Amino acid sequence: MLGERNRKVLFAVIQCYMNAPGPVGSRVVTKKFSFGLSPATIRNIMSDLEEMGYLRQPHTSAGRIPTDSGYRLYVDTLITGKDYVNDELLLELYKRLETLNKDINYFHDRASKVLSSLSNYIGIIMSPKTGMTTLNKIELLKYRKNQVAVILFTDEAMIRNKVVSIDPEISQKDLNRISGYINSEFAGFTVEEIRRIVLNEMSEERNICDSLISEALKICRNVFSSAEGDIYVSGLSEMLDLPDFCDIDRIRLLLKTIEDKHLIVELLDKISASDGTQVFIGSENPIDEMKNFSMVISTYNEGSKPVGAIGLIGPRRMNYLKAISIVDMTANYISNILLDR
Amino acid sequence: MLGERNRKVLFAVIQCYMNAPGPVGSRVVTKKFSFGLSPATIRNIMSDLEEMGYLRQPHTSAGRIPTDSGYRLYVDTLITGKDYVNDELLLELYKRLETLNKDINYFHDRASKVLSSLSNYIGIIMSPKTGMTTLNKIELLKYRKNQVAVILFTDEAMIRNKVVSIDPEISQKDLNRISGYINSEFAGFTVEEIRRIVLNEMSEERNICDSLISEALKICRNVFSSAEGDIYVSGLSEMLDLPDFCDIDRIRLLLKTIEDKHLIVELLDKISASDGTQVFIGSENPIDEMKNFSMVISTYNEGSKPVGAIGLIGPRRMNYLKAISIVDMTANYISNILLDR
DNA sequence: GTTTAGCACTCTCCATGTTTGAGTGCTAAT
DNA sequence: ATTAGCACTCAAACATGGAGAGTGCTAAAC
Repeated sequence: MLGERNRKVLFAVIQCYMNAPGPVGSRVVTKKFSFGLSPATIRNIMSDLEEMGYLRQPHTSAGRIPTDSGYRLYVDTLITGKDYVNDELLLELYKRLETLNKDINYFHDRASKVLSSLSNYIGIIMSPKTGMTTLNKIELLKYRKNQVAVILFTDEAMIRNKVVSIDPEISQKDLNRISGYINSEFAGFTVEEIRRIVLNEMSEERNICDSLISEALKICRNVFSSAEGDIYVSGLSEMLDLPDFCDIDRIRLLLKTIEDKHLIVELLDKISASDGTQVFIGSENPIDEMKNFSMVISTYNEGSKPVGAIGLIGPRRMNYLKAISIVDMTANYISNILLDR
Repeated sequence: MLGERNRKVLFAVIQCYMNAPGPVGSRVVTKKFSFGLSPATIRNIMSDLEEMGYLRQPHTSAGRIPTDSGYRLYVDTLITGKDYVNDELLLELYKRLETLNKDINYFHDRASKVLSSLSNYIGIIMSPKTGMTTLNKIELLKYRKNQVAVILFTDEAMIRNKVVSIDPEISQKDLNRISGYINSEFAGFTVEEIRRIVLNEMSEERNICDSLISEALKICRNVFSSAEGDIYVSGLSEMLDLPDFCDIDRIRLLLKTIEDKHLIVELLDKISASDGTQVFIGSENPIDEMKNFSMVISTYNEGSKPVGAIGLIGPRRMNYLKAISIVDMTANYISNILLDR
């Protein structure tokens, strides 16, 4: 069991390490925090903390660095404590979030910038995976010869469009009938559900008597093919200013992972199922390539259904309090925007 | 005046430097190329080339490195020579470009990936600046209370949508009349032109007698506000594998510039006016932050009008022949796709 | 006159010592 | 239980010294 004093020392080490990378020694701790204890005593305590697995020494005769379990303890305390970060940050955050409201069209872009610029970490935001969104209405507009523009209105306050090529030309009038059919059959279902239904219908091959319906199904199959959620990333360059990134290979690995996208999309997607803000510290990170980083992730909702995810990626020694506050509040804010519309 | 032999030596140095960074010495040149000359003679020639400003020495007793003017000479020769790169590359390029055709919706994303993965440099592609595109048709669809989805069909085979809030609710029927009005008035104009016209009309304040038209103008002003062209970047991580990027500050600077976007958008935008493939070598680069890199840029057209730009960003010692070939062909390919549709 | 061999010289790079300073662990005193 | 003192350790910074690659120059060869 961890005594109150030991815990305070652990958190002190974490504080120091947050401000500057590199092992933190006993003297520094006594100077920055007034425990009323001498360095020697602190040393003993730190030695104990190391035995318990909360701290580690990169090498003999160096200071200590918090381990992932040390951070875990810290973060758990933070979360149950509910101490939010200072008011200035919150004010600044609100000021920036307000601009989100102005033009919902670019809100992904904006939101990721807000996340990153305020935290100096990498901000990511995942638009709803198309499969998860609910179809509100569909419109088919003839575009050019053999091409139809499909406008997808979703419940999630988003519009997607896609151009579909069709083989025999169809008149706008017929297109209207088709969209009418799709709307009456499928409105209210999620895209993923529609996809499954359509595939079933088609395999049973019985509806082909009505050529319009068969055409409608063809279009559906094309439009409702599962598409990956898109992610928006920003703040890479700010992040490189942190002293942690003196190592070039780390940058490389990080960039590759982020550019690859699908690993992150997968993760965020999994997260979307659950609720609330989650923190992955170093080795806890489900993505192998990210085991040198920490992530703070949350979901944003439409009503009560989570439809997208936002998050921050930072160094393991990131300012968790700040990061959690930012992510948490931004997620809530976005949820509110979506609700009010 | 530069003799034939000297020129050959210069190009030889460029070749060597392309394959591996670091000064190239006289011995290496004689070994890799059979000039039938001894290192000593090559040294003399290189010394002459240095005097002429085509080569430079990082320090005494090191080999030579091509200067920007050296590269300029080389590239100019390439371009007038029209020797394209080998057939394998072209085949590979065509194979990848084919997939562009399949789904025009994601073609930006795809095209930038093709550019970067084939060259190992950074691929960029700029979608047409909205202002430059020509309005083909507009559709207004009622979305929610007080919200209208505006679907913009452009001549450039692209569809854009935007959600606009309007104050007094308008029925779909009226929306149809409005879109009919806009279509009849403005189809065929570029977005920028429309914007200017609308601003004029509004300032004259005389049309407000017809409230529908005034409403139409309001929507126009909102929709046709000039929006920046979007750029898609890919290949950052591959680029980092090049030995040139041992220096962390270069990476930082490059990333910042790219993430900033607007400098690049501006440049590409200026380029769009002119035609053909352009090469910026090192210090020739109009963007200060990029004076350590080279760019190969071209435009793609809809018919004869340039509507977007693509390009490659690489180290100064990039393989210009390959880069120019890739950019050139990709631009042509895209132009053809847009034409055939 | 052009080309080349030979040689002295220069400069980077790498590996190897050396020093310095921060920090610990232990022991003995408080 | 805490602390002062001291010996010990290790990384990072700095210095030293070839080794190697490459040049420039000169004098000889073609």
